[in-house]
Amino acid sequence: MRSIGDDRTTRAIIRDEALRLFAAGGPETVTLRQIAAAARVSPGLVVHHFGSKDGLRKEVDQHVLDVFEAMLGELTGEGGAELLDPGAGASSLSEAFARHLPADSPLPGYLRRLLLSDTDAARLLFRRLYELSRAALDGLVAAGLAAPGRDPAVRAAFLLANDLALFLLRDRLTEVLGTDPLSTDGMTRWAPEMLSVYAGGLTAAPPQPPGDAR
Amino acid sequence: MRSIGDDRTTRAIIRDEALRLFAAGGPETVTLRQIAAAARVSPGLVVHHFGSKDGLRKEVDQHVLDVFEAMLGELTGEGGAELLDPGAGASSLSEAFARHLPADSPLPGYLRRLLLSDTDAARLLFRRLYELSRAALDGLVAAGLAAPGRDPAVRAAFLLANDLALFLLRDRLTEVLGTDPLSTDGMTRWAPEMLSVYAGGLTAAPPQPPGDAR
DNA sequence: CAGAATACTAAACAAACGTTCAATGGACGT
DNA sequence: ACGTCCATTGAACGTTTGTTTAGTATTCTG
Repeated sequence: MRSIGDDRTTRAIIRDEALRLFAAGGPETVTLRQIAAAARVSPGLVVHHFGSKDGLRKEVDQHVLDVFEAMLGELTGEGGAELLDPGAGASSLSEAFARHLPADSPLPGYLRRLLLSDTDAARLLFRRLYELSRAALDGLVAAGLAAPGRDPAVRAAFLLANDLALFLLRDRLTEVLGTDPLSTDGMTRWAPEMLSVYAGGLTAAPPQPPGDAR
Repeated sequence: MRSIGDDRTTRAIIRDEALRLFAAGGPETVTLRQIAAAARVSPGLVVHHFGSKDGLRKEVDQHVLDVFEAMLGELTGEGGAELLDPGAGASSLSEAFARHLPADSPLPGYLRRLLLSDTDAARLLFRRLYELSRAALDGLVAAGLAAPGRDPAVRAAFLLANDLALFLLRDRLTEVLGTDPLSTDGMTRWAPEMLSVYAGGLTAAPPQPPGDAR
């Protein structure tokens, strides 16, 4: 897929194409020959660069985690514990993702598979997210924006799971809602509803627009 | 795996073993020979009974959906829209699941894979669940237990996604919490936290136990 | 510019895959 | 008892899989 102006090395092209195909169908369903064809190289070259298919998979895994970690660094660097903060700009992991990634990025799909796979990488990633969620909840509590609840560990897990659900069920939600909840449009529908429940529960009346004369 | 007292037909045994293996690793990673070995039959017999591996997969799919639908029928039959009702016995789909299925049932795992797969069965199942969620929300609104929110479609989707998150992330949550949230013990930790947020948002003080003198 | 290292391809490899097929054995109706 | 059906097996089939190998370009290095 190397077009004019594409200065990636062949190795990077193979990695990126593998990432794209893995995200779509999972590493098991994708063959080395498919990857080689997508990158317009011979199957042998893939092995030459990555040792084996599993070596390629591991490198793609690491690459995705690196990109993700870099994005996380940007977010927490921007302004402390604004993650999961209803008042701040990015009100959820999913929203931060949607903002920092192109709409057609294979990364969300890949992370979805990674997160649900029974691997150490998945366990590590989730634990990382969980600790982030706990820290965010602690921040909210300190700021008086939330109560720790009876079981803070469960509350943080609850918030994280809800956040990730958007991610995992993205395609299904897009079908029933008619809007991709991870797109800009979808976020403007999803976020207020989510924040409303988090702010006052299911029974709370929706906040009236300031100019409403009724 | 046919032991004494096992009156299942060989056909049913193969189906059940396939279900178990599919749930664990996905249909693509499981070979006909593995299924045959688990059921203690020859690979040829599997094809003889189900036509092909894909035929077996389809039959397992349908079987799982049938069992699931039967369980759903029991639930909605018990007492109207008690699903998602914070006051009723079963406060969520996940809890209902946990109550009606043995702890080591492969069905949750299989449904997880099915729900995330890009198939018509997945779309149909999710749409079914979504409409159930909408009906449940309508019931709550009619009973004065919830507000429809600004965008009822999104609110129902939000509640459903949160519910399913428990399902999809079960293993990961078990790791960080030390308790399987779909077990009886896990539910007693998870449900109160979830209901507390749904009742009054994140800021609400946890309901004090009646006899608390503080 | 020579030589060494690296990038890359085409062809072949053994293993494993889903599937087919002929043969066997027992169960059942007649 | 006989013939028919169905369950079941073991061995084979062709295909596809990941990988290896030998050989050819290309690029780097001194």
